[in-house]
Amino acid sequence: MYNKVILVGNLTRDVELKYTPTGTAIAKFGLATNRTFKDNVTGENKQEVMFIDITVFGRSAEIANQYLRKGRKVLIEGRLVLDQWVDGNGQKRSKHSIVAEKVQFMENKNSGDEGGYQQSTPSYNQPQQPTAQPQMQQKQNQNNIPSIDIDDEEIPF
Amino acid sequence: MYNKVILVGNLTRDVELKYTPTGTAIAKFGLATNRTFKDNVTGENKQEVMFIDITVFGRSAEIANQYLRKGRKVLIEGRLVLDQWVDGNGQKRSKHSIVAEKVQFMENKNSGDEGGYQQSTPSYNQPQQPTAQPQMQQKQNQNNIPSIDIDDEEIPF
Amino acid sequence: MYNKVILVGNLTRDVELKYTPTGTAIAKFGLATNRTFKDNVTGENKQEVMFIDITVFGRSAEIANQYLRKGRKVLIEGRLVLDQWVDGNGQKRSKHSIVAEKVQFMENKNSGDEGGYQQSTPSYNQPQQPTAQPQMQQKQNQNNIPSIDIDDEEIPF
Amino acid sequence: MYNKVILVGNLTRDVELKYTPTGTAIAKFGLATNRTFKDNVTGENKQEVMFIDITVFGRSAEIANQYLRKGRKVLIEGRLVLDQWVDGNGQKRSKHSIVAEKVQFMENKNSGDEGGYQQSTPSYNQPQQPTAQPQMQQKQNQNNIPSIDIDDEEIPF
DNA sequence: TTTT
DNA sequence: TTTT
Repeated sequence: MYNKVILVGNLTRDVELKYTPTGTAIAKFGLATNRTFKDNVTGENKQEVMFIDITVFGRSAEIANQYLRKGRKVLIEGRLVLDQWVDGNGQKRSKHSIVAEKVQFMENKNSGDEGGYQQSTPSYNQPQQPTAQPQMQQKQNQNNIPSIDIDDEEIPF
Repeated sequence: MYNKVILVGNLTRDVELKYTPTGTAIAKFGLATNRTFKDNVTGENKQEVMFIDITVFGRSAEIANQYLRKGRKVLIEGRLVLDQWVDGNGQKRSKHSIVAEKVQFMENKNSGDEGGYQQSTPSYNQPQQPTAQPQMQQKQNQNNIPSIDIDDEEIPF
Repeated sequence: MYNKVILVGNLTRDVELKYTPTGTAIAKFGLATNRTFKDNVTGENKQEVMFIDITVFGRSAEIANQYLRKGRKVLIEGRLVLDQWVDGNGQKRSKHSIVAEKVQFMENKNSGDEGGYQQSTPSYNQPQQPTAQPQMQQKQNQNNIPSIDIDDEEIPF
Repeated sequence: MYNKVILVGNLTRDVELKYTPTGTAIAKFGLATNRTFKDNVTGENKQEVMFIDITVFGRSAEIANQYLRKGRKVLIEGRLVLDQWVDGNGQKRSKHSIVAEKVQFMENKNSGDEGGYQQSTPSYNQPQQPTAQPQMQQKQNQNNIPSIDIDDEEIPF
């Protein structure tokens, strides 16, 4: 059964980083994704916002915590999850969120207020794989966008 | 801003079909998507379920209503939306759901109890597009899985 | 059978616009997508480029032609196709390309040489759909990224 | 830069398994994905086929080799790559293929000729992650479809 | 509220 | 080179 979500949006709050008792990092933040559309009756441009909470695990959580701030634009790839619990009044509650397997920073040059944000950092991309045929490599990446890929192995439960 | 969800799952209830005052069909149903994983501590196979509500508009809503039943397996492509409202006690409430732009029936031969489910129906696939080069077409599709693609134009608001 | 490709990349050449005898617009352009990765043996950052041709049909082809130029960054959603033909020497040839169903301009402010590129243009987003519950709409979109969605109905063959 | 391909299709040949000098498994096979559509002029149902080569690395390559056979239906998630080389006549050649990061077997009960194909094998799903709230786990997975997720760490170059 |  |  396949479960894939791909979102581009802006962080609605700074990353919160925690650790599990076993030492796994867990980063959480909010994301807002806007959809602009033309109202078919009035003809006006309208906007609809979708807010959702994102969770990232492991080393990627630490990288997210290091590089992301409220307002930043990211591409998120992950899966939809439904958390279910019983609240204080004995009521069943549930809430959808996303467990991100990939967080990719979208360039957003000099748009934030954090000044010293360094985009040309070491890359966190997937390790490469061999290719059967020679690959003529092109010029170097100018605007290096760090990308986080989850190494599931580091999640110990 | 990009917002894409792709899910394979089973309907948790029959399709409910309604019409807006302007005549647009709206189909709603529930979907359950399972994820199986091995617990890293206990080593057991576990399963986690994600339930979510799906909405389909237009002619596709009518096709979904015609072909889908509780238990059926489908692939859904659409976007995440967040519905927000104020409940009877003046509390802000919100809930995620999916607006499906594509509903593709996954073959599930002789798995249901509804017997007469007819899979070899007219195709509702996307109209084709020209291809620059000749395409030698193959033999006819044997197990025709109807696929629903939304024609946004028929949604009048 | 599902066939979905989602790419973010840069145009490698300007859009070429043609019309079929029946009047359907066809836009073609090239796309380059870079992947940066760390070489596991040498530890160097490397880059691998994937080039592919993109075809867009209908009104979206005209919009792409109007707004896109070589170098622009776009998000493409579509399907992989394989064109097969016989070349002048009677050899079978084939080539993969993408038929784009959605082309979304990624903001790339003052990065091109075309100066007057106007991003705050009318939106070409999908028509909206009704939502069951009231949606408190937020502030207007500041940096309106036009998004092209294909209306298959206008493709007459 | 994002590069994602999701395909459902059938293997066009058995898996070929090789090992690199450093011991990394590499599985290769062909995939065919069909699209059915109604010809807008003639009204006929037509079919268009897209063939593409798939490469899988690491332990997943071995699992693919163990469970997949020509004709089997799979869901593939990965990225498009372009291999470029110079042929024997000094001509530049290139070819697109897919490096699969996930291979998910689609049930295809009693459709093959290989009889003893065993679907209820140990699961190769992603390791689980903690969830913030208690998750009432459901009954065990009945028709366990093995899913392969790549552990990039095992790819040594 | 839940499917396989 | 091709699968259902």
